[in-house]
Amino acid sequence: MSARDYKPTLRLPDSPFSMKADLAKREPQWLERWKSNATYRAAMDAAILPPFVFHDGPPYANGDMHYGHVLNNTLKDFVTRFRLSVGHSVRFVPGWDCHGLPIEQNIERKLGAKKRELSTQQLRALCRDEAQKWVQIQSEQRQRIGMLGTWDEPYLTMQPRFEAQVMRALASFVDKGLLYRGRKPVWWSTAERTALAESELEYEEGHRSPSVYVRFAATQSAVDLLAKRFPTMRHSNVSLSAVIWTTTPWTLPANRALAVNPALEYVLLERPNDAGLTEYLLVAAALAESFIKACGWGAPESLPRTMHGAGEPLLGAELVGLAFLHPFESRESPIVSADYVEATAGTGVVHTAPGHGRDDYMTGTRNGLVVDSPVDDGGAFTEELGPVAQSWGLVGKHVFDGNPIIVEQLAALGVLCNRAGEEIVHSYPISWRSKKPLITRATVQWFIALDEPMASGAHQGRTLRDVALTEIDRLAAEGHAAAAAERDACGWVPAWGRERIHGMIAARPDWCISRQRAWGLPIPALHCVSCEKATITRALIEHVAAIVQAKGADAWYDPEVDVIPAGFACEHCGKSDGFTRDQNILDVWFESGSSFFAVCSEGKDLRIPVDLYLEGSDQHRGWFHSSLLVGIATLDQAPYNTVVTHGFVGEKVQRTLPDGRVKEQLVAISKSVINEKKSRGEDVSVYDPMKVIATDGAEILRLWVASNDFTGDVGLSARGFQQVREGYRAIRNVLRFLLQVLRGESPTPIDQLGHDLEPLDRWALGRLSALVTHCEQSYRRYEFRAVIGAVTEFVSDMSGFYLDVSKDWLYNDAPSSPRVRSSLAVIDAMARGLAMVLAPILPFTAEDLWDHLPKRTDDPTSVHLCRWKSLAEVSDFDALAQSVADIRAIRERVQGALEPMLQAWGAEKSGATKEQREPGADSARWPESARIDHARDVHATVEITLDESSRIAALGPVLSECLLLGDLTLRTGDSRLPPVIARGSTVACVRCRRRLPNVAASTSLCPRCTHAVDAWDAAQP
RNA sequence: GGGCCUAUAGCUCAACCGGUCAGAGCGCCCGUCUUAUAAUCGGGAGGUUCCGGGUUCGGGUCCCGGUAGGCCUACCA
Repeated sequence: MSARDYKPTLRLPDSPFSMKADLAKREPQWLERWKSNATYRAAMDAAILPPFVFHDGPPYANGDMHYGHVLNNTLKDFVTRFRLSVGHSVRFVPGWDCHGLPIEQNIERKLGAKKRELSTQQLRALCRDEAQKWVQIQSEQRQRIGMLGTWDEPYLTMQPRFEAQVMRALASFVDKGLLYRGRKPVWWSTAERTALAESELEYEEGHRSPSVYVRFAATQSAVDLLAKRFPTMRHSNVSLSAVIWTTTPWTLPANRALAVNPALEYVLLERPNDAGLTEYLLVAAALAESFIKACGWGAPESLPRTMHGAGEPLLGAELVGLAFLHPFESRESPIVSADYVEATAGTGVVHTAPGHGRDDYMTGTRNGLVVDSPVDDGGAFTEELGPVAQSWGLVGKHVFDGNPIIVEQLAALGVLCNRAGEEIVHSYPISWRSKKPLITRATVQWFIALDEPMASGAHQGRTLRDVALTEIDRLAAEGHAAAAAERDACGWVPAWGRERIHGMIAARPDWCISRQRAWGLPIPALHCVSCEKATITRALIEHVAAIVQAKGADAWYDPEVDVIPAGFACEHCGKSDGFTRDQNILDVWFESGSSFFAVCSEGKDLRIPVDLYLEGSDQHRGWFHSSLLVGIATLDQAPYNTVVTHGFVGEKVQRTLPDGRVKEQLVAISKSVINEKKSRGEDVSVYDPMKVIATDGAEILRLWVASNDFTGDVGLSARGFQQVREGYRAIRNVLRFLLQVLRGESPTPIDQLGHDLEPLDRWALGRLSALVTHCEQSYRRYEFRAVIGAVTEFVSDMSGFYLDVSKDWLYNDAPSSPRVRSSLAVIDAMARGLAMVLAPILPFTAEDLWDHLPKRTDDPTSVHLCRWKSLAEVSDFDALAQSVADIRAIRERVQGALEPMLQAWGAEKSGATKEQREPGADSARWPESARIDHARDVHATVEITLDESSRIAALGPVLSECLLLGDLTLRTGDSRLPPVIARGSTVACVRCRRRLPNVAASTSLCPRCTHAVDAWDAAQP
């Protein structure tokens, strides 16, 4: 008689949800579906809470999406989706920064010489097209990673409406009396012919500059004073000079003073000069030796004698006011005092050209020095040079070409101490775009004053800097209060953001907001032809803003458009005709800093101040910083409530230190690095995010972001991605199993099942409930890593314990069995809970899960329309958790005893043929009773304590299932005694394969299976 | 040079106010089921918590000093 095949009577896992995610192919289909169903719009419309205003920091519209964007955009989308799901309306308006140097230079490079033939308007049109092109490309790339946003209505800094609003933001600075025009040294790029902002500088290591030591001869009065302090000094036939060191000889024509540190000691060096006479050189005592070496005077015949002041050392303070002579022009350079002079390099006497250095400028202002800067936009010397310098033919020469000429002339004049042509290697500022060295040059620029009392507004009388610092601290305080009260994170996230931006605001100079370029927003000021002064007023700005709003900023460059409002007059001379338009454009940071004002000040679901900014930590100096200043001008407060920052993406590279330790270094993913790898034949696919999307899917990138701690640096590696893929599979596999067990059937919802839930299911439900709560808190604190961590842990726990254990009845019981219905209700809740919790991070997978989930009538069509719902707590969860913990402890004891037997029999078995493995086969060395293939074959006898016994009572009925055993005998006694493991002596049920005492001889079925088969048979037609 | 930050198993991360043998997932090694199989389940190996001091009954956790790394910045004349 052949045994019946009971397999069809089992409730085995079954679902079309495939393990193969095929994300790269299927993600675009979901995107298309969400688009055509207007899912995002529907989610916003369903909002029940006030809007959550999340303002996008505009990426620069130039180049493809890189990993920095991936990190930033993905984090942003986690927030948008979570906030939507809890019921806020989140209108995320994606933006782009469109103006500025990089785009203008791209165009110029393409144009080459043709550039000169174009008008400003034509050039701007080309730039506009270029920016638009990249906006389009980046928009598609940002959407492809699953980012929600109003992509059909983005904001662009080159939109007329935006431009007009930026101008109005500028008017707020005018109102407060903070905008001024001044002549100040700024970093200047002679290649781009423009001033650069601090954020546009880079530093080049290993830059070579000339190094010159130059004599400034003393006037008679200086000689007289020094003679008093140095009694041994000779008076006749001597020369006396102060010596400076500089690496920018080209600034010497603009020298106006010599700076010394008042607290530093100075000495005279006595040596025979080249003409055989005695010369005295004034330098700082601490630097005398290095100076002598630098000049090559170390040889005995020329070694100078150091003279100290008689009695008391000669301090810099005593030198202040002494006059020395400019080395070639006929004028004096007085000695002035400056604290920043150090005894670390040079001579301790510092060449001061107020037109060519920020410190020099401040020193100059304090001492009433002339600020001259005889250099034009392109870096060529002008006729403002003194007569001697002009006679050297410097006019029209670039300053860096002027360097060798000046050095040569200094040598000819005999004022050079070291040899002409000597250089030093140091780091030097270069332009971020052209990589050409920069100069400091005094130019007329527009500035925003940080230390002027404000003329109007809520903070009238206080300075911009002061109010900004107060606002920074206010946000920090709110953040701390929220953390203490366990509310949603706000303020600076992470909290050290406060230190960063505070330090930067405290130390920054006035904000230079003008640039001398074409591709940007013009500064709407008018210059009076008769008095040559500039006027900018709110009325003028409002007038121009209205024109710009209607016609775009190009109108400023159109002579046909009248930009002068009625009744306009020069503020300085009162004339009402004869004006020219200012040719400066605004710093792009001013534009982006005004974006909250331009984008969020009006419109449905928008409001200022906004709730959230989320960008890389470089924006503490960039966007957060400029937005704060504009916020104070326009709103009298910070424009945001919360600022979240993330770190940077780089490849982790191992490096061996000299002491043998191995350290990791983060290397930016640059094109040159990738090409180098390519040439070595390495796999570089991981370095291009769009390529990763094309092969693995955006979901993998998103999970990668969520798996890393974004507050620091995020390392990128092929191995790291492999790990993320594995992590994804682990989650997906459990999701699949949940669906398989449900088999498309819709179980009774848990809230309707109530107390009919079995204890083990109540435990699992309690775990789920805790997971949902924990994830919600983590999302509210921007701790996405904790969400994934908790989900991974949960999923692994369910897979390894709860689901594994439940299989016994899920597979074998009759479908109507109460414990099957109980488990399915919880498994259904679990699938739904995981879909909800994962949706913000893995929107595609969550939707995939949702698509396959047995639906109820009130279920929305998309998981992204589901409202976040926390689950009721399980009242007896703590007791259940204790039971489960006890059971798992017992299980470990059993496993500990069982494992060696399984391993031994396994090893034996693998060495045997199939026939030898059959029960009763003679050749097998092991007795049948010792052959244990599986825990299910085992009858275990375990001793437990009385306490354990009472604590596990609730789960008593399913104890042997929880231990995954065939049969179990528990005895109260000494829990330290090892469990007794034996092959179950009884017959195994052919259907559920467990060795149980009462298996029917006729059918070889246990009672449970008999019942299940009967029920199955009865249900057959 | 300055400011801010970071440093825990091969990898990615945990560890509440300082307090039980520093945990998890992945990877690795051994074994297993064939009723989750592009799976599952069991077991195992892996850590001087960067280094050195200090405070403390007790330090991964606090303080000081180094080292390495990151971002930002600078008056290297």
